[in-house]
Amino acid sequence: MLILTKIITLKKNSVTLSDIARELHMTAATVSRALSDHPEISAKTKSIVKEAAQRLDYKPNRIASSLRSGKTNVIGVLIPTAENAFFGSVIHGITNLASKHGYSVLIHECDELFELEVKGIQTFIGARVDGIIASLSRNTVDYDHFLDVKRRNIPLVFFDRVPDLDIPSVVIDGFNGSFWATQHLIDQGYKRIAHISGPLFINTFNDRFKGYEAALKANNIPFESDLVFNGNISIESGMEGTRQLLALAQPPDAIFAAEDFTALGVLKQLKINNIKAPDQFGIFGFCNDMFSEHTTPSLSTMDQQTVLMGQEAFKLLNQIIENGNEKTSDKIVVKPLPVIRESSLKTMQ
Amino acid sequence: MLILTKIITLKKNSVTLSDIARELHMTAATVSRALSDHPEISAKTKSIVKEAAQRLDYKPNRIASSLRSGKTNVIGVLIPTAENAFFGSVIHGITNLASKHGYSVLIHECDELFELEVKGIQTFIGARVDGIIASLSRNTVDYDHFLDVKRRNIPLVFFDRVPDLDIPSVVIDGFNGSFWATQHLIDQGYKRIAHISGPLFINTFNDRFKGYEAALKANNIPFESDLVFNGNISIESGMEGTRQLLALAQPPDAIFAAEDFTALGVLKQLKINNIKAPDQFGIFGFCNDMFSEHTTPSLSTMDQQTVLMGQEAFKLLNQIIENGNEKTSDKIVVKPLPVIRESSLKTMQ
DNA sequence: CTGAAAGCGCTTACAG
DNA sequence: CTGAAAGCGCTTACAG
Repeated sequence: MLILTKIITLKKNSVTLSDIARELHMTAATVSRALSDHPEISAKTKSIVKEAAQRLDYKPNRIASSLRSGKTNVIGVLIPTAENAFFGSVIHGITNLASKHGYSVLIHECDELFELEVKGIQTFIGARVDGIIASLSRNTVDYDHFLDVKRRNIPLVFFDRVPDLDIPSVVIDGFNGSFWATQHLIDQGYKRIAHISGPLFINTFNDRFKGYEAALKANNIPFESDLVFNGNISIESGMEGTRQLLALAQPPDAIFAAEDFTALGVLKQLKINNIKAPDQFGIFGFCNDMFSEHTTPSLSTMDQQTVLMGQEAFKLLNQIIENGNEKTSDKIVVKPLPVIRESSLKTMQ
Repeated sequence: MLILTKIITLKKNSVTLSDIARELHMTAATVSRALSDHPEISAKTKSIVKEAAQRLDYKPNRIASSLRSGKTNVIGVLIPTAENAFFGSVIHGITNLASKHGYSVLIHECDELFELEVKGIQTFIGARVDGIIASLSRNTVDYDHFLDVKRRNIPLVFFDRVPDLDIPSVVIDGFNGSFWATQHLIDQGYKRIAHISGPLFINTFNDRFKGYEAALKANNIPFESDLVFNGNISIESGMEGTRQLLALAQPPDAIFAAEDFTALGVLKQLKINNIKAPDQFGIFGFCNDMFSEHTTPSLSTMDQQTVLMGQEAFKLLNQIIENGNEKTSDKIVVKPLPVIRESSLKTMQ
């Protein structure tokens, strides 16, 4: 009998409420209430219990309390990839705030693959997370898994790459940011401004294309479809686009690129062709990626305020968790900030 | 009574084993066994149960099974910051593999703050994670929280920034990598090679300093403490170090920098001083950061194989989780890969 | 102010 | 092959 007790004692590697209760000759209920500062427990009992909890190195089992309370204090964050400064930075914004509000963050990376995105959502549902923050994978066009989340009344917020659904989200103002960038190139005196886009079925890149188009229109510059190259978010497509645009009968003298890797590709191709930026050719990017500050010439770009974006996404989610009745129309638009560096400053040369 | 039932039905937003059991007039035990393909359940029952589970959109409550089984299938990953390509990339390596092995990843970022590091560990303990992968914050010198983890028999693996404890870990071979880089600069014909270090109390940067020192010795070049500047992992310290080194009576003609931001600072300062790299001055970094490929001249550096590092860390943890009896001596050393670019190729000019 | 009891949703040893 | 029962570690409505 003694041996049996010992084995049991050895087997469980953590102290429970009942262990404390037994030690103090009270019930687990009282211990529980004392530790959570229940108003009806006497100050004396509280101090005795807290002392014992500390002495026995008690750490509450959140799994058990989650099961009982129905709240896990965990949120799920679904991202296309962690190998990317953008998402890392958003994660930073989310986790910091989440942690302050008592939430832990379960992360799921889907490698830009639809199947892993679905798997991530299922994992989150299984883990009974209190809410989900997600950004779509590159190829996602089927939203059933997200509708499943809604059906289960799990609060859900999208950021950056958002689906065409009535679900709260945080996005960057790509339209106005791109309008601003294009206008800036015009103001600098560049005459023919081209655009290398990202995949246009993704909302973010479509917005940027539209902003470019609108800026031309606002300046009475005719839009020429020849001046738009459809890229795929890569250095290579920036280079390829530049080659094709330079081969036009009337080549451009500036390019607004949908994001910074593309802009970097433009820069590299111009060097190969011995065209000097910014005096002969203007470049403007979008994202303010890690490297953009350190190229030669340094890249003018729009900062996406990624940390702010993460924070806003969490705030929105938290609000929905707390108030329950979300307004599906909630759409937070983060303003991108222009970062003017060398690549677009013709007048400075 | 009917109304009450309805309210209850509405209130719980997910289907349980008992719901399925009631529907099929069997017990939850049978349903549980059928769904987990227990050998003693008849094929017929299994198919009936599985059909019903699918029809009712049943998703097992992992919280409940965790409480019962004592296994959460969650691992905790503690990182100094997510706003950094290095850790993002390691996370990528960890989560991918973890997901394949049925684990979810709880992430905790401590912003390089000791208190948040402790808080993260406590959160992980509370969440009863099956294991922890961690990298130390910049200022951590007190390891009580990790000893607490060991005391509770929670499998623990460190990566990159590891404490001076007998705990399994995955580290980069900074010594040999730095030896290699220094030797390369010597081979390129640079005569006086300086070093701008990171904080030397952190194991990783200390190793790199030692590798530099050893390479000099192996080539019968006397070590001069004047040629070592103590930096703090930043562009600014790269610039400041370069200024001070150039001001020496006998300035160096090459710098091996402890990491790429520092190397970038070197590059920037050389440009200011109108010293041409690589023909007049060699630069070698460490990390292969995002931007290193895109500077002018591009930076020679050591690739840390970050994804591999994350994968190895998970593999090691998983092995400890499965086999229980870890050998505390387990220390996996990842070989860094030289990435020779322009900044160190004197002979090419 | 504290206790006894029920229950969150699973899993599994014990019966039959 | 399936059921009845106990229990994982909490929390809380109900008593007293």
